[in-house]
Amino acid sequence: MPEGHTIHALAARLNRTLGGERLAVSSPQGRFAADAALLDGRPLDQATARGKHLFIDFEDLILHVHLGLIGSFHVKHAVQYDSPGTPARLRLEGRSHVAELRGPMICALVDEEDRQSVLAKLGPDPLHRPDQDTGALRSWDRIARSRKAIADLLLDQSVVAGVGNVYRCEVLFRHRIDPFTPGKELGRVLWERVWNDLVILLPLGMAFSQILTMQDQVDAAAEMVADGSSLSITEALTGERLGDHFERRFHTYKRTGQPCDRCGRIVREQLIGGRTLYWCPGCQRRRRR
DNA sequence: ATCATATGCTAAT
DNA sequence: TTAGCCTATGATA
Repeated sequence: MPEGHTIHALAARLNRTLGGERLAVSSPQGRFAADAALLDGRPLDQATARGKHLFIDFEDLILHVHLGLIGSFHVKHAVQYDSPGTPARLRLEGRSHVAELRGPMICALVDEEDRQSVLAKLGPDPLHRPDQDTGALRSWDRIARSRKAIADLLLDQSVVAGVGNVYRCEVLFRHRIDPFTPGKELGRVLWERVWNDLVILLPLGMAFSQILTMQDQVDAAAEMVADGSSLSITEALTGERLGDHFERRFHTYKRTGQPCDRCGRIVREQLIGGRTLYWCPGCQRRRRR
């Protein structure tokens, strides 16, 4: 679940459901018990997301969370006592809602200096407003200098922050880019198209709590956001969309062996940088810029 | 019951 | 490049 859109939706939801309240903080699982005690009874001032990192400010204390591959951070109504399976690493309880963190890669108290050093290592985030206009150029700076494959660079959080394996595979397909194209051979104009697409796709993913990359779904979702017809303000801002979702459909992600929906060639997979890349060898060919 | 896999990332080799 | 970490889930036995 966790690419950038998930973390941004989570930050917004934490602010909406627990923001400003003094919380009962605990570590049912025990591994975070000492730090949880320090947070207990403090007000949650602000939750902030950048890329896949989440920072929660409790007055002068900062909680740094990264979900990694399998982490989850569920926010639910306090009346629903049913805690699933294993005890949570961290539990935040407010008047109306409870948030439970499980399996995070990072859950630690940090200071402002630590936070800044994390942020300094991140590339532009398509979900961070100030980055949206300048991000194409900043990331291009890195890409244009690299001989690494663009598929590799897209997962490098210091190049672009927040993109994970699904968005990388799908956005490369959407622009018919050969994943193995070296960064320096991609071309600035093509990269700008990719960046601008990410600036549209990630916020939609955040609003709908779902990665949407099929154009018909992207169009439908964008229209819902634009006219606000079936999407409440809250949903648009926090990704708090219970119930109906779009059908789960992708161009290449996890479609190995199936025919490409555009050209019919068989979708392939290959490990690159320890992650499974999915792509269509027909649509995604090397091209001259 | 057991195994493989997962929308991440780091440290060790 | 690989091992390791953290947990949930779906496939396989």
